[in-house]
Amino acid sequence: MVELPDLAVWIRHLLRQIPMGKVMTYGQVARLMGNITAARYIGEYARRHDHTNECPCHRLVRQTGELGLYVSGETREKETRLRAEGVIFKGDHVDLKQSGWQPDGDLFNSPLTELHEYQESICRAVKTSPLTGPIKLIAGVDLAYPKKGIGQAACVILNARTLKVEHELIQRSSISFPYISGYLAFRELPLLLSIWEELVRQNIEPDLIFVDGNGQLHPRKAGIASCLGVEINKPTIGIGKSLLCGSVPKGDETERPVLFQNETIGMAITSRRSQKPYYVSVGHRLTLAEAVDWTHRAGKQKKHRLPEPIFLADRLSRQ
DNA sequence: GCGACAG
DNA sequence: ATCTTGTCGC
Repeated sequence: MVELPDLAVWIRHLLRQIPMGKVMTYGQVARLMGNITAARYIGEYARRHDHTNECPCHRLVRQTGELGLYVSGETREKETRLRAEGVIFKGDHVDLKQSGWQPDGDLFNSPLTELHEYQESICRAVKTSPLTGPIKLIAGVDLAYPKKGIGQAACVILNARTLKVEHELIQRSSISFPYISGYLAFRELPLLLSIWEELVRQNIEPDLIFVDGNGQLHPRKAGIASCLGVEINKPTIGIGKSLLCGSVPKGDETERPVLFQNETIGMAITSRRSQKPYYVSVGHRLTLAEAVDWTHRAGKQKKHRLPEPIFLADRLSRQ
């Protein structure tokens, strides 16, 4: 795994550069960080970070000039502070033409751009050749968040033929990296790797792992299932409960391809249990057809919408 | 106004 | 992901 940047420290550093009387938009900050998709995280940061009275977070606003939420969701104090600093308003909106600000040059590194390099290396390392060797044990892994900043990972090991549960494992740890769409692995992979180490210590090695989250079904073809598979060199399957990227042709087929940039990166599966599909993709070391096939085998009881290993890991992680 | 985003 | 009451369906 790569060294994780401290995004909160990075934002704090940037905020200190915004001159009094000026503002930046959430999206501008996100772009500087390396990806516009982080804009929601910036907005989230604006209202939930460790705030002090000297904190200049009121200088973050929406692209429209609307103020957006201030610490703890309030807005009045934000407007008061901005007006006191001389920020120009048009009605209740900030006039971005006059009061918008951008740092000049590239004085800032882009922490997410560095993470893209890791994702590209994962993408290159993924193998989509057929499974080798027998599949006797399968696993499902997932995380829950029992408290803010604390993650709990669960791993359920099943007999691949009977689907009987043979082992259960839980591990808890603090989580510092935020959730940003497209960067889930940097939030959840460390704990998954840690639980994997514990499996190895106990001499339990599943032959195939279902991961709650996508594999190749990812804007850079490097979702968390692929990251885990490459890191531990095991076959993995990604299972997403909603669509991250790409498009699915309309129709009533139970299996429909997920198309992205002219290739099939996953399969939308509609089990008879629910109208809402879930999305299967290759994590590592198997073909998409095999991933779909194993997903069906692992859901043969048809008791739940999702394959059994994912359903069980999800439930266990919340305990 | 909408699109528009795993967990 | 989490926050939450009743409610619908098997």
